[in-house]
Amino acid sequence: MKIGELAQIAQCTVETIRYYEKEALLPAPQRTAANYRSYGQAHVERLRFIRNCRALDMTHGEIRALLGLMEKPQDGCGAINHLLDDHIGHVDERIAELLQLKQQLTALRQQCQTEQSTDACGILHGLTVMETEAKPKRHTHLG
Amino acid sequence: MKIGELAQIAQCTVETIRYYEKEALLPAPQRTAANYRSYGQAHVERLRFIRNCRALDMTHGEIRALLGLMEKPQDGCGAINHLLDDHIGHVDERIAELLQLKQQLTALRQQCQTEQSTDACGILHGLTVMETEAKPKRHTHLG
DNA sequence: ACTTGACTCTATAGTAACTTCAGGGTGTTA
DNA sequence: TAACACCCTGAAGTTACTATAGAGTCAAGT
Repeated sequence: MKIGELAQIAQCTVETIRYYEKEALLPAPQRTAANYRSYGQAHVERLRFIRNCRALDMTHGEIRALLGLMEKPQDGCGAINHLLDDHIGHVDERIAELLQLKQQLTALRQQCQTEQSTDACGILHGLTVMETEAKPKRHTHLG
Repeated sequence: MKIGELAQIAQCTVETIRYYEKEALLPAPQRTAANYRSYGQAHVERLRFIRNCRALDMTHGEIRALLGLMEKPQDGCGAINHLLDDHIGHVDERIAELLQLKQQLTALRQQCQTEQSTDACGILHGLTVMETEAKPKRHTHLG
């Protein structure tokens, strides 16, 4: 099948597919006489795997690691479990960060309920006097 | 004061400060005879404001908007409230996404509790057969 | 045969908010 | 005068794509 068809099956754009090929996540397929990429069932499965990982917010690095582990069945899936546990940890961390953020934002928002001059706006005041915290080093890639 | 001192006060790097200047978030300061940037109290406050906004995960666009509104006190702070409400909305949205993500990841993780060959690994199987969903368009910049 | 339209190709640049690097100048201390 | 910490500029790298330009391919319609 051609790249457009594959894109439709995998719910992504053709540009994304070409990008994955350049990134070596997806192996380069055969070409037709007209130099069109020609995909088979193996490509469909591999791309679906990648897209599913991305839907779970894994990085290309994590996906590459999983794909590598997949090729060595004898190594067992301990490493896979580990990778997934780590990733769940990232998600947990980010959720905690965002909850704290929301609390700060909500507190800030409380400081101005009225339509006054911005000179007296409690929000602007809060943003100016707040103790700036050094951004904690991210252990996660989740924004 | 010189850039290094300012960076320490504001808990950021000197590169970040120079970047903000290039982005016009922070006004260009005076220079010493040796062409070193020379900052005053106004810069400290402005930079703290920016860093506090960033600590709350606002984009440069949102910060620029706030800084603009700050200069027009007579416009009142309705727009500021609105901007903050929107931002809180973004955070809420992202939290909801991540909670759903975590559920999916946890379910996936359940599929392999043992140390078996990866051929039989339920996680890899799950990632291959999962229904790929088209990524919903983001309304938020929070990753 | 010719044209239109939908598809494909490559290569390059843009996105956000920085970080890193290369190559050089300044200022204080020993 | 040499070492060392600090400052300067400009360009490139980061992530996972998205967008654009310019050109080739193919099937259907006139």
